[in-house]
Amino acid sequence: MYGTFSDRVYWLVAQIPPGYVASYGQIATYAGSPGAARAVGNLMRTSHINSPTPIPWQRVINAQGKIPSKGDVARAELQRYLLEKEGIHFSPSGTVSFTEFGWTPDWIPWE
DNA sequence: GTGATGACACAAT
DNA sequence: AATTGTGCCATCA
Repeated sequence: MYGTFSDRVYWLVAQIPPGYVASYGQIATYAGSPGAARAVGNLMRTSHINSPTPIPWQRVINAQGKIPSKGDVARAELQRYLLEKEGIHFSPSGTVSFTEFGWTPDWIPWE
């Protein structure tokens, strides 16, 4: 069920409730591969294509609490819109407070 | 199997 | 505070 890294990542992201966010590093760590933040990024980028089920990819942002906009401004704007719609507040500089909106899983199936 | 790539993280400058 | 360099891990050609 959770055989691969991507399976675990998808599952974890799917657990994030509306109004909360998590960082790539966090997800990677919970998925069992600390430091695999980049891999998580790749998965989020292609999630809407590869994920068997829809996942709230917009709730995963970088460790700075910001939304990276590497050559894809449209996605970044959409993401911010979706998050604000869920009640997440962005500071004037465009960052999200993990202290307020940070999420941590209660338990993990494979642990 | 090898090398390149990427929504990143972290320490050093 | 802003940049730059280095490390890390999972894909994919």
